[in-house]
Amino acid sequence: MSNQETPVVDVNEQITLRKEKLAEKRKQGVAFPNDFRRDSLAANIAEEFGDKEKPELEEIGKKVKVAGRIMLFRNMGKASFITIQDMSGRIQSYVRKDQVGDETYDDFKTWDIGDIVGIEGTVFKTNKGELSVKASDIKLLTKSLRPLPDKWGGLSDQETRYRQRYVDLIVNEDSRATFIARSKVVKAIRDFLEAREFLEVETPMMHVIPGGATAKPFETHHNALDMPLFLRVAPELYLKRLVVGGLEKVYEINRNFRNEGLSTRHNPEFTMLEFYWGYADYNDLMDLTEEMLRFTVESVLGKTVFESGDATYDFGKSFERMTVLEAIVKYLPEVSIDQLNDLETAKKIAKASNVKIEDSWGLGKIQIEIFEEVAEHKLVQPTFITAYPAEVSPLARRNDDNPFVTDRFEFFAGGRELANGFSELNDAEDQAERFKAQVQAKDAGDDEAMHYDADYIRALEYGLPPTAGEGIGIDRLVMLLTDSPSIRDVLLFPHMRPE
RNA sequence: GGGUUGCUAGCUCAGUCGGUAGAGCAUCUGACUUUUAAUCAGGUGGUCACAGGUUCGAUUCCUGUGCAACCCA
Repeated sequence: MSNQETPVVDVNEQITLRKEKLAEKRKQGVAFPNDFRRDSLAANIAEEFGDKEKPELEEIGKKVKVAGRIMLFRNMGKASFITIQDMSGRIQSYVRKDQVGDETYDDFKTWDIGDIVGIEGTVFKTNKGELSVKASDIKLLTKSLRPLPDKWGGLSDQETRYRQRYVDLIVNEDSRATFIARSKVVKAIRDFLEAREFLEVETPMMHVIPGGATAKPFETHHNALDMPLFLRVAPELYLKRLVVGGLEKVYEINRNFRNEGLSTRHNPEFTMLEFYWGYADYNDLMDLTEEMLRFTVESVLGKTVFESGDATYDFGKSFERMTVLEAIVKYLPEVSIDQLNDLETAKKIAKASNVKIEDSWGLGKIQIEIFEEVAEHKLVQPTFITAYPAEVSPLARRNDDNPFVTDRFEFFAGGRELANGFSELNDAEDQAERFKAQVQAKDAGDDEAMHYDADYIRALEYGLPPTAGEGIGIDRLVMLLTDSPSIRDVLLFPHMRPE
């Protein structure tokens, strides 16, 4: 249907004019040359020559080849100043008719802001002291057919920034900085884990049985096999199979897909770090997480104290640790842990806290709902919350002293859950029972409940060593570090409804 | 799912108590060989998101739809 419709081409006077200029260039020869090789980036020139004086630069006479997009164009008759932008930043170039020649200069005067050019010239400083390249030759490499946003007002329309990220990246330095920071976050985590002998692996994105998290999957279909497949909601069960196989320290940084609503904190596809660590428990995991996050913050921001949103964060000092029930009591001082451990009293507390209780909920689920309502959003400073009820932790190992809870934690910062980790359930028979309970919940109408994964049980029956595993939401971590209020600000191409 | 707000030139935004719209930047023409959001003079450019309704007349009022942002569940 839609592929038979002719795409609507929006044209205006400026685009038409630029297309005419391109048509003229086609007539003259190669319109999209690829024979210009640069030898310098704007930032490197600034770094090397920025603090040198004008006469000194004239003496050096450093010749460079730079390339980039024209961002500013100041024409003064027989001479012009243009500012070009490359991946490293901006640099000005001084283009004179008597330097580049009449023919080139007359052509150059018809070029537009947004065009991509290659410049050969000498590094110098203007009378006002701005580091520039005096062009001896200049070449149009790519004609831009669309005008850029206002050079001063920029592009501020959120929708256009998300839909046309390429334009956002051209004109908004903040946006470029956010995505560079994102890349550094992932690199820091890789460096950290690689240094500790974790092995990076890739496990299936398409699952026959969706598992590893309580979430609704996207469904697709394999034509040749004529069978349904599910985009993964988590890689967990495959990564643990690898630990069974003897890859005792593995991690994967990749996309998960959850068929749920969109918000400033949720995108249908999002990036998780998941890692599994044989012969370790959740306490080891918390220590490692604290170290890893401290290292990441330091690597990306160059410091451990930073501002984000309304708060100042200190990732340099040790993170607070408390149990789910301790956190509830902290923010709801009129209740006691004993009251929270009594089903009837807990129900009353839940109702008083605006939680709508469902019949199928047990005490553990009620406690978690109370926690999420009264405590979660108040956990601003980095905090580990521990002792999650087994009822809401189908894959976590029970605590030896209190089997009602599991050896599990979640990590919070900025009022948002950033990580979830636990000592893994490696008792195949217990795991089989919990899968059965999930299947019953699914049959009772809970479409987020897990399926029974017989192969995973088989793997556990071969023996999973005592293992700890964790997932960290990369997008939310980047949001925190880049002070981005919406997940869309840290996704290069966030999901949008079609225009 | 509910509510609020927004959608006007390529960009950022005014505006019309209902009589088909303006500014700055961009763009076009001209001047200008060290500018800095260059400057100076003169122009072009709009299905006012889309579809209905009310009206002599709707970009403006009303209803619906789409997309987006924010808040709530």
